[in-house]
Amino acid sequence: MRIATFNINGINARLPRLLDWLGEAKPDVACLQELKCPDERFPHAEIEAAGYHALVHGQKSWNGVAILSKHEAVETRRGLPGGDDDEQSRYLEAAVDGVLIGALYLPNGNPIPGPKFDYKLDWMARLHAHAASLLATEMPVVLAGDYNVCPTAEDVFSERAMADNALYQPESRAAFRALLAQGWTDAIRAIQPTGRAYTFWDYTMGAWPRDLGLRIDHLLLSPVLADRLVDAGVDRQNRAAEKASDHAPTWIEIRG
DNA sequence: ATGCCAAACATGGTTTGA
Repeated sequence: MRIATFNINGINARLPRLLDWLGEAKPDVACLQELKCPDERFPHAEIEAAGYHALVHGQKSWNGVAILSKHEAVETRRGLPGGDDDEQSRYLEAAVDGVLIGALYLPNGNPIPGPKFDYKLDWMARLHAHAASLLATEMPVVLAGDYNVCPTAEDVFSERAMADNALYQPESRAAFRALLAQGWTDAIRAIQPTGRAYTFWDYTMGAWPRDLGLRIDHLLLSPVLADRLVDAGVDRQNRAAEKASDHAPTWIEIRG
């Protein structure tokens, strides 16, 4: 079973690229972020024609997450607990083929300091609490998405360039480490413990041809799912395409 | 220190992204 996460950066602007990738990579489940469209403008017909069911938690202009699956998914949650006044569409959860899929788009948090960074840390605290409750179920769970956090120095092209960036602040990284300390496995690092595994390259600065990237898209596995991990990787070549997203799809292969 | 690119919304230029 293959589960992927892909920040699509505008699903309607990116639909040809998305359909190409689905046809090539054939993930069983694909978690999408930054749909940048309300539910009613989601391209349901094209996604269905490609062979996928879709659960959509959209929002006008910004954010928006979806779970695509070859087999039908059963939605279990929309939005993180504790966010009654949070109107941003950033979390969607569903069961597919016996695996619980948490699809997330963690806030960017720039600029720092400020309300956006406060919101990011608050959102991470809410994710921490919910992640603990998911682990307590002892189910196979993956929390997949754009975390907007570079966990270590190996995950940034330049520490100096990232010094004032919300994605690489000590607080952001500590919150990510705290998540791992609960018992989650960072799938990419379980397969490739060291070295570059970038998932994002800025549109500016010639970042892609110079390989000035960041690792910010992650799949965290609960213990029973980590035991089933066979492989993980980044579909880098997608970043080279015409009209590419600034993120590349990131995926895991699990037994069963 | 800033712009560099891209998308949405709008239809000129701002906001957001990371």
